[in-house]
Amino acid sequence: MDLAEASDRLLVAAERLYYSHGIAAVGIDDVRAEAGVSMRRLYQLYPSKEHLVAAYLDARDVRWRGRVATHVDAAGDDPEARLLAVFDWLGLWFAEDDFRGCAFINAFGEIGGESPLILAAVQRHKDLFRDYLLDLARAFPTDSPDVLAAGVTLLAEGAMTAAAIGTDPDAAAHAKAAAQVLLAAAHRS
Amino acid sequence: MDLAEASDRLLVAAERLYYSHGIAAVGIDDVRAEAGVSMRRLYQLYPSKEHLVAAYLDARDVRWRGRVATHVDAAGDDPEARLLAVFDWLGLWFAEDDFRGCAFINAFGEIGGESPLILAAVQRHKDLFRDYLLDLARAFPTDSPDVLAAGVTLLAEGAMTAAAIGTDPDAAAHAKAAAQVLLAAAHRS
DNA sequence: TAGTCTAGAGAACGGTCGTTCTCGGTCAAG
DNA sequence: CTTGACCGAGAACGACCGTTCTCTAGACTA
Repeated sequence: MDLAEASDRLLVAAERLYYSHGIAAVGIDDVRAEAGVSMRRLYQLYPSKEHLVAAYLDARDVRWRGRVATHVDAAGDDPEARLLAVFDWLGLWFAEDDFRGCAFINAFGEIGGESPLILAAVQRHKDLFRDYLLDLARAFPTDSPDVLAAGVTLLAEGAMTAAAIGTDPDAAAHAKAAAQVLLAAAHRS
Repeated sequence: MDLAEASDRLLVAAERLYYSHGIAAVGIDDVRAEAGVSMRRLYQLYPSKEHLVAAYLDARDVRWRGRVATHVDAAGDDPEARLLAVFDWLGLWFAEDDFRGCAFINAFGEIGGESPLILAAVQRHKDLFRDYLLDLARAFPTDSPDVLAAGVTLLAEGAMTAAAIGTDPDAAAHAKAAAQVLLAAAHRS
């Protein structure tokens, strides 16, 4: 097994274990065992657990945003339909068996600002997501895409936490309905 | 020192330490030392760390909702002003030096569903907060206070996580602006 | 005053975990 | 064939932490 394959297997195992059980609850050896990689290789690739976690978050960020974008693209070209498709996708995501909330919000809750490496990965992800929503908002006929994007972003974030904690089973639908109101109000008259 | 005072001091220390450093990062002995309480007393009052954490969350829930309600009441009787006052208070909270996000979202991220006791405390808090917003929405002249409350709740939750992670320095203002749009759209014509 | 109960201080225990070290084997170069 | 570099497997180490136990001193009671 070469370095690239070992790295892939580690990240796959890390994502499965860290996401479903939390970062602190999963030991380095659990990830190593599930990946079938030796300790030597692991520490060669990632010199500490912190590095492994940051790499897991970066990998998940790419996959997660890719899934959103795929669903949005399938919604066609209409800017309103594309923005609302984000919330439809959130609904599908929330309904998945292994849904356990936003991995990045969870990671922040666990590590907080104690690790600059992980905090940076979390912020990077959230920034990229917000930038993506801003792009979608810019395609919409409005005079203030920034304000629209800010509102839509907050609704999406709120839906993620509400769905994770389990206080609002229809969080995605509620967020979509509110987003529709924001879109209607922002529409250039 | 009697049991009541020991319990008070433990909860004060627990809130300060758990909120600012996270639950996993703070040992039982740290809380005990800061409270100036013996191990014996601590385990007499709270038979495990899990119980202590749940008690900390419950105590924080009461204080936190009390602070919101105080600020809302100071805004007067107008239903719209009262609902918007929630977001003004969020802005004040976010600006506090020791702000580190929503303690309950953080706790959920740390412990997830692994502890039914703590999960229940988190859900209780979120339910009570949403019920409070629903009460405020019911005072507003709208035909669908539930929908309005759901949207406002998601905006508030989203603002908390965005402010905590630090991706939106004006999260409270953005959430307030979006809430105003929802209020205007929900207003009975 | 003698006996008993209680509480505080903190040591001890058992387990976990991140990280490093050791050992034995394998393979390639000379 | 010999040597040496590398690697996987897993033991070992050191630190931490939740929980329990021990010891001692003081307070209350008969």
